[in-house]
Amino acid sequence: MAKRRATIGDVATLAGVSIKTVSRVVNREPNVRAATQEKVEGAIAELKYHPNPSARNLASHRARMIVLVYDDPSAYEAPSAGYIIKMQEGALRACRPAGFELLIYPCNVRDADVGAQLQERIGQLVPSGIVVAAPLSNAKSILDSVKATDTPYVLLSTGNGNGARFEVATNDREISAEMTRHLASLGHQRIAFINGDPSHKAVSNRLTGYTDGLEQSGLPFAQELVADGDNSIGSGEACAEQLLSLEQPPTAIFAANDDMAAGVIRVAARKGIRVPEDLSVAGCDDITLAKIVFPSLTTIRQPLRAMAEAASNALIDGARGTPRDPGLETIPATIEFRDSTGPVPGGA
Amino acid sequence: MAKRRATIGDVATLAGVSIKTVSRVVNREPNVRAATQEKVEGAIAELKYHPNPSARNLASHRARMIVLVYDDPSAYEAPSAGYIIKMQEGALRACRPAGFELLIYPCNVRDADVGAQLQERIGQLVPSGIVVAAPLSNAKSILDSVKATDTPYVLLSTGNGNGARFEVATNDREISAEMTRHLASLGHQRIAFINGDPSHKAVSNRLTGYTDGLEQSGLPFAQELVADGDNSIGSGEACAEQLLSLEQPPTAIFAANDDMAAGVIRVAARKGIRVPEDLSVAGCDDITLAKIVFPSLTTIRQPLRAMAEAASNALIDGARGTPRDPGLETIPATIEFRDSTGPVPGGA
DNA sequence: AATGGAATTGACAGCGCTGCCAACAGCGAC
DNA sequence: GTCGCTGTTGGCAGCGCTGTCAATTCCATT
Repeated sequence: MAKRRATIGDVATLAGVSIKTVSRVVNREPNVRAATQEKVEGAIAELKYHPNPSARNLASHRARMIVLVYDDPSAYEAPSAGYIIKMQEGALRACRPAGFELLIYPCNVRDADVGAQLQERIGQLVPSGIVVAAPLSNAKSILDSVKATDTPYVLLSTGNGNGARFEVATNDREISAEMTRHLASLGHQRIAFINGDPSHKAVSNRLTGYTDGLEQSGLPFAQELVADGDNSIGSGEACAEQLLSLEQPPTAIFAANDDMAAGVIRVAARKGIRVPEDLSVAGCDDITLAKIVFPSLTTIRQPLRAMAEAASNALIDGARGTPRDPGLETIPATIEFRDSTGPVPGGA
Repeated sequence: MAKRRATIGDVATLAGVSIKTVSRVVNREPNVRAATQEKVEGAIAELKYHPNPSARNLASHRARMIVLVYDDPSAYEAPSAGYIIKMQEGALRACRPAGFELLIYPCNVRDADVGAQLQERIGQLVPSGIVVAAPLSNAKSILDSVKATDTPYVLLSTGNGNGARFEVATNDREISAEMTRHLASLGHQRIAFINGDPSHKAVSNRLTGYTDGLEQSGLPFAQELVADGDNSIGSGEACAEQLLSLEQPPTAIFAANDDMAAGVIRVAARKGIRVPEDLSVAGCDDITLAKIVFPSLTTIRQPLRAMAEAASNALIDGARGTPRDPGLETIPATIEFRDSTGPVPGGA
């Protein structure tokens, strides 16, 4: 137990080569004869050798580490825990096999000096890359600090044009249009939309997708059917109250996130409005809650794990000397059809 | 931007002392004259010096890092994301000010070689400490591996006697008794309990607390009022069906976790049983869902953040040379009174 | 003023690894 | 047989910091 861990020198001695050659094998550098490589690998296995990350980082001036920066969940009321966990899982899925660490860095944009703190902390670590998750990928103060660290980074977002070299996004607009068409195809003529916090760029794409979908279905756009929420459950309730008290209330409500959709369902329950018989409700994000509320929520599932994994892999590749071409990688979202949507009442 | 980061040598030169003295100041070692310390601190501030973690770790043979080991959420159906996020937050709250990293290590106990993997990975990192969160703190394979790494660790659990040197727990049994007494004080005579997965030790403490509470309230224990769930929503539904179809159904159901309580509420909604007018429902854990379901759930709030913070701090103190006395630190849970509990129907 | 012990500071050798460059081997072309 | 090349290997100097131990200073006593 207390015996010293094997070092690169031990491996070199056992394999009868120099440390440098062991280093080459460990780092998969080219120009090592196959026979030599085998010898070294044998020695590594025999000694159960694992390179010391600190020594590696110190000598190579770069930590084998990805930092995942996201908005601090506890700063909100919103239950975004599932969102974050999925992102962490995706990042971990890329980091683990590559032998990289994942450092989580939640931060609260509302703090004045988040930027400075982040810069300071990341600066001293010199990670191989930074993944910035939405909605922070739209926060200028954070982005500037990330850029200032002079570290490769990937934006995990929905929009485009944040000036990033590389960005992983999902097709928010298209899938929102598809959801709208889905509701239309169920016979709904009056489909309402609950908009979210506009600073969350994903949300504005969803609104655009909604109008796209309306148009594609030959349905008119009505301003009164668009309510402004702030992504919270409470605002979903307020918007639902507002929409349902219209003279011609909607028969379907599509909310820009699941929290607000859950708010709609609560209001419906309170008012004795049956979902989906009297009212169809659709959300967006597929948070854990979506499966659990009664009735379970038809929603758009974002490929969060895949996005975070792709972002991390891009960074890891870069650290290994094979950087990706700059650009935008889009990973498509899918619709989860569940119980909260159905045919228009008395319809078709 | 591209200018070299300040090193300890730069600080030493500027302050006119040796690097060793700077090191002493940075590490808050004793026996540095106040005047010297000020000089050094001035130089540090001026150069915006931050010690290089890799160099520190390499030289000191120990990474300033806490590893948080928890059960992989995606391995379950259960929405345990909130649980994990809170734990991460607590750990981070301890690590950040101390300049420690937090490494997250979700692992799936159902994998055969989790133990070996964990041992290998942690072995090469040589962290300052490991926090093992429930329910893994009851998993022998994990515990053995953690012990084998020869790293200080703290168990975040509920029970006791896992042979750990130090353990942070909550008063599951007492608070469950209190919840039971609360229900009794509302006039409920037939209070049912939905038991969870017995391998999750917290759960068995809750059952004991329930019987304690019954006794303290002068209520008889009835075996038929105890149903066996497995911590999932689905099992909560099944147990609710079972309990509510008894000849003398309970007027209050206390579930060993919130997921199962949510299941009870779903069944009640389906059956047209009003909560809390006809049936009181109480849960345990205060997951995000608890506040959101309709009606919102009266539940036991575990001090997760505080527990993780206390555990991390114990480890950090240890790494700094002032280890805690072995033992069990208990952080009390609280009851969140919400809308799902009320007076017994037709009672007083 | 001399003395002993504690407080304070510094010198220096690594920690385990990688980057750079030199050394050397193998091989086809002349 | 020699040249020049590519492919392969090793030597060695750090990376930025801490641990050890020796050197020095300080201060209260005698």
